[in-house]
Amino acid sequence: MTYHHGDLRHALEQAALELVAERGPQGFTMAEASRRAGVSVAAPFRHFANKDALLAALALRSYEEQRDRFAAALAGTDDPVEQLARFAAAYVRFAVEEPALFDVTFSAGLVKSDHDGLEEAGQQVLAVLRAPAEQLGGGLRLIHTIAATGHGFAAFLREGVLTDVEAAATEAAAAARTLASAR
Amino acid sequence: MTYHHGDLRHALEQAALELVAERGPQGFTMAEASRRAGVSVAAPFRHFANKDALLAALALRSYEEQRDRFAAALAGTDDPVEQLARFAAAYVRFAVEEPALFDVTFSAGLVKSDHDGLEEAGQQVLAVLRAPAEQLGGGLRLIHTIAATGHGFAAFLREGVLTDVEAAATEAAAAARTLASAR
DNA sequence: CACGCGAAGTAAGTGGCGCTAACATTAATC
DNA sequence: GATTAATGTTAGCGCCACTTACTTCGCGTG
Repeated sequence: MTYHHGDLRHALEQAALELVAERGPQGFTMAEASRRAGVSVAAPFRHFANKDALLAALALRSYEEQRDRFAAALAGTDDPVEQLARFAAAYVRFAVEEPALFDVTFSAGLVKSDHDGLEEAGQQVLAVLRAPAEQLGGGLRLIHTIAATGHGFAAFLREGVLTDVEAAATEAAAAARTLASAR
Repeated sequence: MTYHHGDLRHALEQAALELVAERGPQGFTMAEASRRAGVSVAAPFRHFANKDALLAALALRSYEEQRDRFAAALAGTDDPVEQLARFAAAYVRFAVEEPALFDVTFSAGLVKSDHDGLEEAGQQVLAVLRAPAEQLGGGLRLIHTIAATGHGFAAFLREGVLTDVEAAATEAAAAARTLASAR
């Protein structure tokens, strides 16, 4: 055992992510994350100003992961309507496959403007839809409508209002197609 | 000052609601609610098993308020498509006009199945849409699609992704019309 | 290559919180 | 009017976020 951990910052993020996955965003504590990283409870504050800063770091990772996934989902087709549909389905699946990452962006009570880069990273997720939206003669409004629909289905799944993931993904995609075509 | 408060249960709910409004669901504490009700920090536990139980009581009130508001919003017209559109707009407005009540149902980290009546009350909100959905030949799937879209816009407003309330309400209503007509 | 400085850890302590237990006071009931 | 149940209080436990002061160690410089 070395006195210095080596990569505590990353280890804490990992532990925090597991904790959020196990107990939800509220169940995560700095103290428990410290224990899992094998370090004193004061150590994390060398790397994160406070608890929210750690959560914000996770949220940042989440947004990047979302951007990558959604971009990949769009890459399979050139049809802009289909791209929007795939985005919606991918959004829904992300919420279920990575609940901890999803929750950290929407259920952790973070104020985006309090953490540098968060706002921007969040916008970049939706920026993925700019090209197809423009091809359809739509702008931000169309993007927001599609994203809102995807988000609604995702939130309902996480809340337990809906339970069938594939049905929700299919339905979200269908709604996106309808909304994208109606113009 | 009497030793017995008289209606502490209700006073605590009120204080809790104000706290959630001021500081968000995470910022609410039993201790602070006690202080505002002018009572010792242990007193609330005579009326609520734990913190979550108090939040659940608020969530229940929120669902009832939603049901009433949405039912009233539908009453203005007989056209089922228009009814769904008005629901979506009303949903968006509710999230902004009563952020504390809205947040308590979606951002408080409550597990619905842990609190009697919550699940049921939540379903009754969407039950408002049964009649118009059936008139359109749609069922639960249509209801969920409309509600998901409204919820997405509402969540985006609360997150700061969107800022213009009326624009969002209008857009949600338009999306609902499109989705309801496309069948 | 010593060394000294800054980065990264620890221990101890503060104040707040959720919650429980034991006791006090009031309201309700027979 | 006495008993009892409901509803308060005080005191205290354990956990948490965060701070301060001290320690250890890696690294860049003379």
